[in-house]
Amino acid sequence: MRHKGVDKQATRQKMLEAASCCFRKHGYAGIGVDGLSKAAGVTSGAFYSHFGSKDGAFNLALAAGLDEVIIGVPRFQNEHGTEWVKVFTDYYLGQQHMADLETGCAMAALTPEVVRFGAEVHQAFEEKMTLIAELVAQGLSGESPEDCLARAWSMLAVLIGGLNIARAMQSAQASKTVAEAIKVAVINAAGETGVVELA
Amino acid sequence: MRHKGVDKQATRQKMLEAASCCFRKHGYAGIGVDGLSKAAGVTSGAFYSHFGSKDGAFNLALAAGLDEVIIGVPRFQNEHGTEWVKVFTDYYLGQQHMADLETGCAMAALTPEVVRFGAEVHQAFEEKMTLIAELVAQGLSGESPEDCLARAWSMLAVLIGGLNIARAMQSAQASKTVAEAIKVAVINAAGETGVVELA
DNA sequence: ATTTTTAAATAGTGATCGTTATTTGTCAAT
DNA sequence: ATTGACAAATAACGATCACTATTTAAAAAT
Repeated sequence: MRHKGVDKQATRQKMLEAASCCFRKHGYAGIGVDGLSKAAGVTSGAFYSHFGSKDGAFNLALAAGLDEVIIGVPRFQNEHGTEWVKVFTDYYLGQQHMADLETGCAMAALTPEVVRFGAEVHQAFEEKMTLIAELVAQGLSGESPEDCLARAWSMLAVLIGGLNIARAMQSAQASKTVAEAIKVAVINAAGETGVVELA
Repeated sequence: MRHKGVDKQATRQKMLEAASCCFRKHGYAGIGVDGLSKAAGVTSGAFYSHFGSKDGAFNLALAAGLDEVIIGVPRFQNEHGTEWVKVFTDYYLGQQHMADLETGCAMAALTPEVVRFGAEVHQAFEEKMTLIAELVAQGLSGESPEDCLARAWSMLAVLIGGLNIARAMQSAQASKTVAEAIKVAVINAAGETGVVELA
């Protein structure tokens, strides 16, 4: 039934956002189509009408999640100049983002899920992640473009790994210990540009 | 039926190894009790007789997986002296370990799963991971014990994050690009000790 | 030889899994 | 006013989910 005033696009957007949140929070296998639909306030009929399959929904949720990073990184760089690495890292390892698995960074939540998928998902991940690394590298000033790109990859790795470790800890103190160590490591990995005096 | 010559301990060990492999490969929600039992060559009756619940099996598999690291790190340190960081990193980001999700490092495969569990699993993870970081720190020579520990956490983070990113890539070339960048980052994170000329 | 113990198999529970087919109801065009 | 299109709901499919209760059979104790 086509409800009054509710158009297709809005429903689709609502469903995609729900899928993004649920896949990050529960993992691909940890949530079912019924759960994803319910979270969006629709039924499985609408789900399959829009996404075709559970895999299809994951593909879109992954792409949307990585696009958030692709949009977000340049924003940090533009708004904070050479200090952007420190600002970004403080946000990334901050208490708020650490506690927010649902809407937090898709790289941290979904990369381990991508590992278990097939070639198509790996391909989509590779393309988006490569772009992200290049965007990060553009915000660094190393000896060479290759050097900047290598630093970018290590920054991303320590951010993603660090966030997951910190999130898996039990005590807030242990999480903080890890987070603070990671913050220093990110600054060091970034190299000269973006380096700011450690408090 | 108590089969001839097969004792309880051997069956239990077989089941635990199967659970370890399956949880790493498929994730907690990606494999069922029947699948875990089948992988061990037993039925679900034996599974519940030994583990009580799926959660119980995960707890044991997680502990066993992290114990492998607790045993492995000192071995690398003893066998390779000050070069241990480079040797360990080459192994960790090597093609063989990268392709071996099933029996590869439990930290990389299970940390993202732990995030979704409750306090008890978080607590067990925190204790084992803290010990691992301390063991790693003992193999480093920094300005202070606190500095060594911080370096250890960043080493673990970049290793875990880097391995997951590399594993999620599609092309072997992209995986290698990431892996090589991570290797350099680990050496740098380790600090003076363990540093070896980059080839 | 008989009994006790128990590891493991078997059989079953209702619930949920991903997916397809059909129906419903509302909008736009006639 | 009637029809056609179609977004979304509903209903149903066999398969698998985590788990429990019961049975089977072999080893250990008597």
